[in-house]
Amino acid sequence: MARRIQLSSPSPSSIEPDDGAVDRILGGLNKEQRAAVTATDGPVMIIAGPGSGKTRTLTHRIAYLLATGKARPHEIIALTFTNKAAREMRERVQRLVGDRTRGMWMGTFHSSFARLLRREIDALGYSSDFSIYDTDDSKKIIKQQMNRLQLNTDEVKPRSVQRTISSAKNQMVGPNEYSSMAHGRLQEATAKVFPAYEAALKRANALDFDDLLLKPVTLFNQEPDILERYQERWQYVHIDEYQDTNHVQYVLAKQLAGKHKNLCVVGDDAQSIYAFRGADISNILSFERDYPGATTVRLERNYRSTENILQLADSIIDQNEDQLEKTLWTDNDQGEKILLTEALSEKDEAKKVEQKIRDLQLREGLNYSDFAVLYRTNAQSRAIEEALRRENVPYRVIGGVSFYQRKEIKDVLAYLKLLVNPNDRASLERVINYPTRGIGAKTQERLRNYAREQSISLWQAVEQVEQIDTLSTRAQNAVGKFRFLIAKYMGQVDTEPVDELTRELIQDAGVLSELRKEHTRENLRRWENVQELVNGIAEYTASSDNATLSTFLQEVALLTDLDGDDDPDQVTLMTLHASKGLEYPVVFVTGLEEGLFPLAKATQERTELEEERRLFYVGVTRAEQWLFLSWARNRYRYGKQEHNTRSRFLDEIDSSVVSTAGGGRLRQKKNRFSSSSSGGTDNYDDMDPHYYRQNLRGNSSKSKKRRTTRTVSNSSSRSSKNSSGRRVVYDEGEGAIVPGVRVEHGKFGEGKVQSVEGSGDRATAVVFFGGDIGNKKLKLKYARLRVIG
DNA sequence: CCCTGTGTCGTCATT
DNA sequence: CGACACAGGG
Repeated sequence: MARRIQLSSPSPSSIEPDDGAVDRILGGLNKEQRAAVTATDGPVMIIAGPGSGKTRTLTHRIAYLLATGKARPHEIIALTFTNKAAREMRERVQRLVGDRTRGMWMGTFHSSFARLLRREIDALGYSSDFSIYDTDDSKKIIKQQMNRLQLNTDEVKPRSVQRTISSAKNQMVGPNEYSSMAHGRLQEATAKVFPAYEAALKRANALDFDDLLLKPVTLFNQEPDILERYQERWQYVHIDEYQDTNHVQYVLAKQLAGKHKNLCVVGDDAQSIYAFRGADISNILSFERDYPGATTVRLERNYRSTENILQLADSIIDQNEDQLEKTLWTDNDQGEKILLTEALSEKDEAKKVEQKIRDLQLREGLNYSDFAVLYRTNAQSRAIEEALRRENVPYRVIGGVSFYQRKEIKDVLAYLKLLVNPNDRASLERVINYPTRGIGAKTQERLRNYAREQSISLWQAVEQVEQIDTLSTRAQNAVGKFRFLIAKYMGQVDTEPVDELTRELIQDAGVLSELRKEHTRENLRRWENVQELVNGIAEYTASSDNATLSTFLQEVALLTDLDGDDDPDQVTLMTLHASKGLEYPVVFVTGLEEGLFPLAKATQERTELEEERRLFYVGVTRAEQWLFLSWARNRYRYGKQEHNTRSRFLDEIDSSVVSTAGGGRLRQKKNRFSSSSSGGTDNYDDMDPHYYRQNLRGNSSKSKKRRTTRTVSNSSSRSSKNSSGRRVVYDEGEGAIVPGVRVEHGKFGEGKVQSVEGSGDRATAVVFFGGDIGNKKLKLKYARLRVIG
């Protein structure tokens, strides 16, 4: 993970042109691409279809600036949307101009501006050690604030409020402005929470994802000097995937390029698939109006796909009303027809995909890494994974639950965040009783109350726990021990090497022993993940002198996954969204069913349906040689079997380039979903989850009860197997409770002690009772066991 | 105070 | 199905 974290180093002083490199850079480009690369004065917009060398053009432009000496590395900033795109772009530029790239800023919007804030945020009254809150942290804070404001979290869900606040921030609507225009239950609740949420973040010295973009705008507005410094510094601003910028990003671009106007953006309106998170397609549609005198270059030649694939893609996007004029063409071969497969179930679909992969791999001599399987939702990966695993086809899944979102990783990171930023309340609450150390919900509530009454932070309340008289001595002691633990390592943050500090801390805090307590596969994996994190920290801190724990935590908050081994021979599984910008010789687009793709929710509004369609377009244009489409008649969703009809998209496509698995041609229904209102209702009931829930509610509870009875005995017998712990004597006066002795219990009768764990109040014993009771885990403090022999 | 079992609920895509 | 909240017993 450390590899991708780049820190600035001084640019080389020499900016002599490198003519050889310039030739190399312009050499492989077509006329249009070359025009885009060399138009270095003034705003440029590159409108480009899929497979047209979009990113290539951008990287060559940057390399061109460097090679000609028009710009020094630190005068360039390039912004992308994913870490992967940034990394690839940097590698490509490096390949072209070598270490002339040092000092160049190239990264995602979020990480670039987090980095900027680290340097400048004290002007806004934050400290540079700010924590970055992810969506879960934000949700937690919002929920707390809602409780405080006595808003009913059943009526209005914290998650909805969080989304609403987030989109307000993305449109640069502040709490005040928001409350004046709020109407409806959700918006009114949001209006109340919004200011409280902002205040809570401020108190915690924390920024959420949206703040990472919003605060720089505020900063630039508030401190024109700072803005001018950066405008001066970055002579050249580049933005990839411009169609996905939201309003804040748009404003930031405008601010940064405000002086030199050397803004170069690349985008394809037909690939805009992030409107749901505030991407504003009008940013690209109105570029020429916003930047008068802009050079617009259209890249319409496709180098990637076969004629057939392109024709199919064309027939998809033609259905959309909103789009810029653009005609894609290619010189590539016609290629094979696109194969459409109808499957009985998602298992059947997965099997057919797997068979096709092995078949093609053998017949065409392809590598596994030449294949990509795409789907609409992450949950769909499961069936595919199972099928591939069964036949030992190597694969990797992109996205899903990423490394940094794993609980065990977030726990360790929370400890570290707390050390750096003790005001970070979300992190404090996360770890204060993990692993359990006797600071339960009640104690925490009392701490919170005290903090509020005294207007101090929660950590300060922890620091002065002895003064909190609502707490029992026992609770005070527990909190005191925790305070000692944290304070000890806080003192070492600046002196001790970070990886060693982390290792000692998680040992000391009991995180490691917590993970090793039960030897399950899951725990072993968690333990390994934590070790991996520590390794990552070591690697990171070794990479540079400026790499502190604080910067590590900020960088890591913005990464979604480990930087995997780049190119092992594996099939790639990912969502359609994640596939943007990538290409593969063979692509499967799966799950083409009404209700799934397009999603049922997206079929009401034309704009949403068009976004789904663009997503389909993105998917099929990833393919170079072979493209497979499939759908399944039956599919498990929400734990229930669902019957589906095939996607309307399949009725829209150009059937002349499609063949079906049976060998026949694709028979399409025209105008299945006419634009008139109640078009699709006849099979709507089939796919609406609420319909199911209502109908199934009747007998579900009964069957569940029966199932749980069995679970009880299962789980207690499992715990007996695992409790091979140390033998701890618990003296109840009448005799020691140790493994082997016979005891009597008020309810369960006579039994035999199997094992004992823990000590003092926390001691527990596993006792085997006769009959159908079996093993029971008993807390000695409550169970009042009497030793009888 | 902590754990376990039981019931509920929602589900998309990302930094 | 799986994540989560909550109640109640240990």
